[in-house]
Amino acid sequence: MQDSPFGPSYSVLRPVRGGNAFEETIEHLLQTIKLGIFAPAEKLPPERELAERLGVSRATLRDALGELQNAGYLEVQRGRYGGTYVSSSAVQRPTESRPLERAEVEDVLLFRGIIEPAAAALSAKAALTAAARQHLQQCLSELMSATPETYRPRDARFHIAIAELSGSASLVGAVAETRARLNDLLDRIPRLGTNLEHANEQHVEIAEAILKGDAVTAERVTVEHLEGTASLLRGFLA
Amino acid sequence: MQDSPFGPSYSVLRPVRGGNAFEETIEHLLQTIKLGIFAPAEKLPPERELAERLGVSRATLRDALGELQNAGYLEVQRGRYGGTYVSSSAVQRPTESRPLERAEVEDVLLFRGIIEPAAAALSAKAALTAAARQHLQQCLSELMSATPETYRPRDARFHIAIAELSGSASLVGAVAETRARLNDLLDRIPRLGTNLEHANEQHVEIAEAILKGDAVTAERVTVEHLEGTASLLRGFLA
DNA sequence: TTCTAAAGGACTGTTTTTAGTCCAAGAGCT
DNA sequence: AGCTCTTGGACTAAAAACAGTCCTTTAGAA
Repeated sequence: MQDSPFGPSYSVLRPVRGGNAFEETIEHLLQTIKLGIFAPAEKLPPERELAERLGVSRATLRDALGELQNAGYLEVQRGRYGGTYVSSSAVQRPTESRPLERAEVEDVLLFRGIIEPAAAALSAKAALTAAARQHLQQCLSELMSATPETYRPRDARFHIAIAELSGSASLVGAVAETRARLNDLLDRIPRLGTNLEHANEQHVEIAEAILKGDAVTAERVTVEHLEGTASLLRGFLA
Repeated sequence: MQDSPFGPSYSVLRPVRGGNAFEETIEHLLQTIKLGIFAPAEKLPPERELAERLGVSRATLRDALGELQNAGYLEVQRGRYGGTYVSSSAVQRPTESRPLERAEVEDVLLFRGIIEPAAAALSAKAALTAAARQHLQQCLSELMSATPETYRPRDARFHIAIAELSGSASLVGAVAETRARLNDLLDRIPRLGTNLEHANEQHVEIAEAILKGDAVTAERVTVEHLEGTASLLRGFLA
């Protein structure tokens, strides 16, 4: 049954799950690392807790952790006060090089172009607590001092932080997931000397607008900001 | 580890999967029925194909189908040209009555308020094929002739159709999923005599704007349209 | 030094899920 | 009437995933 472009079953009869639990767990953990949710040298929660959070058994989680460990992403220390740590060295991309697919690229960029500006506008409108403001500023300052190597995860973390300020769990989930897909795409193109200065000017502008409660500016600058990545990726489609 | 509102692991260390394959499959099928993807008396794809589509084994799928069958949602006919059919009778809600949770309600409404207007605007901007236009109009006319009983699934189908016109798979997925969550919420409140006339006027307006390519109007009317459901639900929070 | 508690490591038996194979029904064609 | 093909129905053996239990390591407290 080939998909007719419209009508019943189009795109709603998709797979119920993304693969087996083992693979999904690896994928998920790898994403949290690449998104900078767990920064290098940072400690992961204990296995028992992490397994519960991720909704898989400890055995399955351990299989996944083991795989990530001997792939160099994680380091493990036994004993009390031990734990699983993100490798401070690795996280270089393994030069995966499937070609970019136009449809996938456009889909990610389009969806991102909807949710991220909306998240920025919402955060600006939200009543922010002191803790929230501080969290945003911390992510921003970490991002400002990033090197080209550490830029991408910190950038992701900053944008996810914005979504968190909006207070919508769905939005955070959507932004994080979309960002992970975007990272996958970026991993497939050669690293260019991105214009970090310009991007960071925009980051500052966005953060300020949000903190001031200026939703219109926050949204507008975010849209402009996304253009950079968009045209970068589109450049590799031709 | 209680979730600190910000910082690492907030909302990204969520469960990798929603439950076991059996439950997920039931849930998924039930959604496609409630969303009107498969209308009453319509035939589902053969088990072998459906299983592949959903990414589960045929045994698991059959367990789920069996459950739905003796819950009265499906009817089965054996033999050639047989198949599994959506019950034309049932689909009345089992009066599930957990109380509404404010956070869940606000989250769904907010997220919906982002993606559905965006979908409408995008569709209006898209270059629509003749088949696409026809599909939209068909969904609209089915919706216009709906009775209060058949209104909700046709309404869902219409809104999903709009997302389909936008050409973005992610957006279709997001709209369908959000709509399913919304239906769950609506199932928990008593049915009121919704103002179908007013809603349908808006539906017509939206469809016309999309077909004319008037993105601004499509987006604006969609926003207004969503207000109806939003205030209906919010009314049951107090 | 010894003890303790928190962490990773390892094993076992059970349940779930799967792929694969064959059976049974039954509508339409010759 | 008989054939045929598509579909649901049923069974089996293997693999995946699970919950539960116990072992090992090790920093810090006593």
